[in-house]
Amino acid sequence: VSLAPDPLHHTKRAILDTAERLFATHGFKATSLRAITSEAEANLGAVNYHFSSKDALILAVLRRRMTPLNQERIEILTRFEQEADGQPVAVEKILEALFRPPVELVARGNKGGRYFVRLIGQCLAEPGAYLQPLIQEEFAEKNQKFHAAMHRALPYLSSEEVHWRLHFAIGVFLHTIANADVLELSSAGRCRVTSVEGTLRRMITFCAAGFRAGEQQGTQS
Amino acid sequence: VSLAPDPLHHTKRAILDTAERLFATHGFKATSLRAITSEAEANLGAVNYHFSSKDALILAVLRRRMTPLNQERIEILTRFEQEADGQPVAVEKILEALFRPPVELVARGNKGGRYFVRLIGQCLAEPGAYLQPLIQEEFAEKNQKFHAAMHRALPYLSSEEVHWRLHFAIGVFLHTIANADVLELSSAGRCRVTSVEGTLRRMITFCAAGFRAGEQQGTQS
DNA sequence: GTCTATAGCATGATAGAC
DNA sequence: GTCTATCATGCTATAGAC
Repeated sequence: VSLAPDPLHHTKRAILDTAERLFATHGFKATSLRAITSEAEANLGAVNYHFSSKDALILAVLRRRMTPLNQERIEILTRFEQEADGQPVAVEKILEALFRPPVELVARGNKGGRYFVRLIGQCLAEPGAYLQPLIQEEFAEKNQKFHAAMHRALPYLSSEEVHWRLHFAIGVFLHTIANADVLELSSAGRCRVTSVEGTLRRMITFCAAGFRAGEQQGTQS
Repeated sequence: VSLAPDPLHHTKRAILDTAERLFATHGFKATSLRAITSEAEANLGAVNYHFSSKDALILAVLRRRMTPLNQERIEILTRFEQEADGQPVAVEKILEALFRPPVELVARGNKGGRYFVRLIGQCLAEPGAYLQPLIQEEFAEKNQKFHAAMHRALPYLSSEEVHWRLHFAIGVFLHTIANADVLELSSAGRCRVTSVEGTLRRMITFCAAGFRAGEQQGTQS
């Protein structure tokens, strides 16, 4: 996941980085422009010059990571589909294409990847909903492609059921990454989301089994 | 899930109800005391009289639902354990004890149950973290009991792995309930979280299979 | 492009009459 | 317990010097 290719102004980039971190750490409304600009060693006026309002700033923060992230997911899935050569892609592979980019973004840890995923969770939970439309728009293609792939892999599931289970899988992934500290606390420090491969394997194992459950649909009431 | 038994003052209760709704709808920091008191038809001073600060108000809002909800979960699990008469409780039953109280709270829909679950998601995602300790404290007993039950049901899983998968299951449940509208959007309105039993069955089927996955641990890289 | 200063407003909390 | 009035503070956004 590479960031925008433009040679971003130093201050503009610093503001984006700092805003990402502070938004994720303290919440959107709770983060003042003053806090951002002072930590970014920029001027208070700069944020209204480069972006034009606080609302536009958070959209910029989100878009910067979200777009390349979803592109990467789709690229991986497409590669798997080419390798499969007409056959359906295995459930595990589809899940890997879905999970790996964000997990690596978080684990790579350089700068604010970690903060970004927290932000996504916040955007869904926090309503404000200035950004809910953006999210929908930005995720539409990804959702459609992954639904199609999963439906092909599990043709005995109804389309609705695939939607439900994709929703479940997203829940697994979001809560695991965004609230990793809760896991660490409730396990008294014994479980940590440090290893990319370990975390991926655990999530994929869990979700793949979930997707394959009840092959003839609804055995238990 | 019954609320506090005290004959709550009318205004105090109205403030709690309204605050719950507004906090969940617009976020904590974004909701002003003025908005709460005006909608609750109470006085601005009342919130500082009954609770003593805005921070204390949100704690009160959370505690009011969280405590009875976790009690109910533990009661159901305990009942299942008595019925099992020494045998381990089935994975599906444990998950039902975990999921049913909040799902019913949401679906029952009278007043603010729906809002409450959104709040929980927000509390985890939103950091502020005045309430992260409260959450830990309030959930400690629940976490420990459900971990023990699940470990008994799936003795071939390591204790760590049980922690991970419980974390995954919570993710499924939280995202399903709190962000039900995302599911509705991405499925073009074909999936809705209306039926309690339907939602429960789907979540339990998915998670039970996830818990039972890879009985000898980690077959795939 | 960057910075300072400030306008204009909303907020949380309090003091004191009733 | 309830209400009004008010304080002090913090905020976003803008105008204008450099």
